[in-house]
Amino acid sequence: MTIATHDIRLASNADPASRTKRDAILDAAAAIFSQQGFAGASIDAIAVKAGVSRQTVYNQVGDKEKLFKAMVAELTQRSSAGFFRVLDTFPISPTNLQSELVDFACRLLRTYSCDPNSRWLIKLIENEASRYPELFEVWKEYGPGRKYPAIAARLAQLALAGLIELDDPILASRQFMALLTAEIRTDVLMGKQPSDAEIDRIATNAVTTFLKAFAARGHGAPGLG
Amino acid sequence: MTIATHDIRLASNADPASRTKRDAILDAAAAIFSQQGFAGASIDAIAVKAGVSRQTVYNQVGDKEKLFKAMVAELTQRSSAGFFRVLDTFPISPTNLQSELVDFACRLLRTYSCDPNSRWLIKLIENEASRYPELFEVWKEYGPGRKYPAIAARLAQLALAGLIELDDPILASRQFMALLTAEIRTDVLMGKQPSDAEIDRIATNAVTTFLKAFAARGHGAPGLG
DNA sequence: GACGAATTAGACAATATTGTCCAAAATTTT
DNA sequence: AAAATTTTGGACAATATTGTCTAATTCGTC
Repeated sequence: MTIATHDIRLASNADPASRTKRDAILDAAAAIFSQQGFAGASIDAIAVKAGVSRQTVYNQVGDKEKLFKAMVAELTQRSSAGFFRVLDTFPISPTNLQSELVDFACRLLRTYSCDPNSRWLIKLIENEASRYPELFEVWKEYGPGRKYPAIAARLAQLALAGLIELDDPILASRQFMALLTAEIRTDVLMGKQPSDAEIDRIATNAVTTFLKAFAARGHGAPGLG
Repeated sequence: MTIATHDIRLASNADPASRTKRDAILDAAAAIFSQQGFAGASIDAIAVKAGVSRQTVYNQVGDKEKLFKAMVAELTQRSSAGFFRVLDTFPISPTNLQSELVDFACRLLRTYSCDPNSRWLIKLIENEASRYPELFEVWKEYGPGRKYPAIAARLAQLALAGLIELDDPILASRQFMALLTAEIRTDVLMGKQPSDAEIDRIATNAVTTFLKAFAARGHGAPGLG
């Protein structure tokens, strides 16, 4: 039942007994820190949200800085795990490229933009990166440093199969993600959750444009508008 | 010398005498607030950075909340003005679409991503939007609410001239901007300023993919690839 | 140079937070 | 049930910040 499929050298603890309590604290910390910022988040508020006493926070995790780092490590792990779980469903040999890629994009959008872990993580990194450069480096290694190459590899397979045409898979992967997250960025910044229909529409738009740009010109791409 | 070309009903003050001092305060506030967050920014730090005494901050702008709102209003105005100044250089009737659009994209990238005003504003909105929903609404009206339609109108002109092919100009404008900001988002989050060469490369990549996706299929797009 | 307005440095109370300590209570283990 | 460990709630000093007040100083203007 090890969750860490792509295991990360970040969080590593024993104590299966206090796991739940520690997790509750880290969950609460993620919510409060990402909402209030590092300075604005008070240990008291986190303790209350976690349903523990303040002293327990100090016992389990340590001071504010340790708490912050432990929480970011936890979020990084969860977010990364979720991403790669979805990536495993990439349509490598699709019968209908357009529709299967749209389905994949929907799944990605759901875990990338609707999962609180990922949203919080992004916000926290954006805000406190300058305060903790080493945290930023670790995130960059496990976030963009792995996600884009992983997508690029899948796209390269499609290109090899002659389904699309690419020069630079890494660039294509970045553009794929950019198109995908283009429309929701603004809304998702607030708590707004896009509906299923909206996610579908966004994914369709992104994939359509992506396939138009990278269509295999050799044998004429099927039904693209 | 009225800067407000697309004048905004936000900041409006008289006092040309204390203008410079007030501006220094708002500048400092923008830097500190965006770096430290609302809670983490201290009035003292802002006063020091502005080169004024704390009391002057209170005299000129008011308490912390008023200072924050005034600063966001100012940034919104500056950012918007800068954007529309660049937009006026959009190549509506280009002789070489690709290269002129790349040049335009470079200019946009420079003001959109390298100008501290815009960067700070985005960060502040992202962070404190939930704290000040009314501020978020105003920004949305003057930011995305005007920028995307404005770009969409230019793209529609290109489409009308038969240079590109679009169904949904608004969607295309969002995707254009998404492709443009795809590669720098991560780096720009930190203080990192992309070099001129890098900006050029990014703009070229974005425009190339955009034109591949939206090429006029009727008379074969010129030299794309 | 003199006048009025703005600015400064610092004091000040009120408030909030951090991190520690401790004894009572609850929980888990033996 | 007894013992060991964890958790709790509150007290506590140390520190930082906010916003106000005041007296001295500087600045712009006549």
